[in-house]
Amino acid sequence: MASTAPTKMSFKTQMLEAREGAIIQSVNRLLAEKGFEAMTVDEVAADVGIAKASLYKHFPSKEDLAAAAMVSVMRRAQGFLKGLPVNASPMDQLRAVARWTMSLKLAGEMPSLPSQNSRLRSALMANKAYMDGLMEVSDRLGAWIEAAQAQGTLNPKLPPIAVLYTLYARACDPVLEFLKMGALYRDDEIIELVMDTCFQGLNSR
Amino acid sequence: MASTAPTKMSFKTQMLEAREGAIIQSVNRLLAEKGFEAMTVDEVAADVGIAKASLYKHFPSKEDLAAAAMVSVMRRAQGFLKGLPVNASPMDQLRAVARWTMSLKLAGEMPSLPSQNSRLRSALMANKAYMDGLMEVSDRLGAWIEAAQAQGTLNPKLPPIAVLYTLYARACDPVLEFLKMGALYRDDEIIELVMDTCFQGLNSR
DNA sequence: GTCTATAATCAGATAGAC
DNA sequence: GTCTATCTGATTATAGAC
Repeated sequence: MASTAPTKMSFKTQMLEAREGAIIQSVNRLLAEKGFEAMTVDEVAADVGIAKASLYKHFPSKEDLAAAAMVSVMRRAQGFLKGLPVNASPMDQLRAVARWTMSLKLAGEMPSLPSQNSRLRSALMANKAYMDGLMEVSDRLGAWIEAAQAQGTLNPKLPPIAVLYTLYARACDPVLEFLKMGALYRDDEIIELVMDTCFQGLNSR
Repeated sequence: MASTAPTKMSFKTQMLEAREGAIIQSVNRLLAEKGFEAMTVDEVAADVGIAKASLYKHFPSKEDLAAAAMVSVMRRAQGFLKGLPVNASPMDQLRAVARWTMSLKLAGEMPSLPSQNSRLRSALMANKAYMDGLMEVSDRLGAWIEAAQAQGTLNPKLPPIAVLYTLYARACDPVLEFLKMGALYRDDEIIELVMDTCFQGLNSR
């Protein structure tokens, strides 16, 4: 029994997590597409292909549903940060993060953050997994920001917190979707354009 | 009669427009605070101090209500552009526009634009006054952008449309409210910080 | 045009059978 | 856990008196 029980448990758990993974993926996409308020639980259920009541067996509320998606993205970010080459310069790390964030948004996998007053905002503030992830990511980025400023590659006159927020803002930059709608540039070209405006600014050098 | 009728008309019209102005001001504020989806018509009515049914006598739907607020802001922008000193350099004009946009947002008077798929978005696309205003503003800014690039003050490698969108994006930049929430900087300091990141970029010079 | 009262609809959440 | 059917409340919009 000690040899079979773990297998049974694992299988059940796998099925459960696969289902929840599919749910989170749908929520992620819809959240990126329409935002929290405009997304309806009915849509999510239809997109996943299960009944609405079944959704509520997995997640007790719409806020928890969205929070789970946000936590999922936060974990992806943490994974991405850990996978970065350790020998790269702090500035290259920051640039890589900005690129990654924007490609996620262009791919429609970046849920739009509730910068405005929102029910989701309070839910996220109370979500330990999300806040812990946010803290770890901020710490990591903060260290790179200070290191890059010490090296003189990043403008030392900018407060690190302003740089951090500027990088976070790439996750909800409307310029990306505006340029995408124009259909004049490929996704990678759009990213390079916005990378330029972000790091080099609009002014000539 | 030819001397009194205009006065009577004008008075009536003034009262009507004053009332509608108050409505639009409330909508503007609530739209900036919570966004279109989260704002309810009941809130607007309560904020203005009139009955909800009266609102619907002025504006036939929630979309029209919000569109009127957007048109109002667009007119303010047009007025601001026209009031700019004609002898200033194109680059100074663009910088002045960015500053104005951000101060409006910090003052809570910039309704959050529906960059995402939204009912409001389609309503605005179908709104002639809004689209006309948007076109005129874009033309004016576009001319300055090209002139500044010709002078070499604005990076000539950036497509003008990317610069235009980057300036528009200052109207919904979450960095402003993030920094404001931190309460470490005054509004004018926040604006200068974001002006720096926008025009000079994050890199050192 | 403004009001009170109400209609009509939609969306978040739940009951209860299987 | 999943389903169908339903409840409940919130929200957009309107009727009709004044």
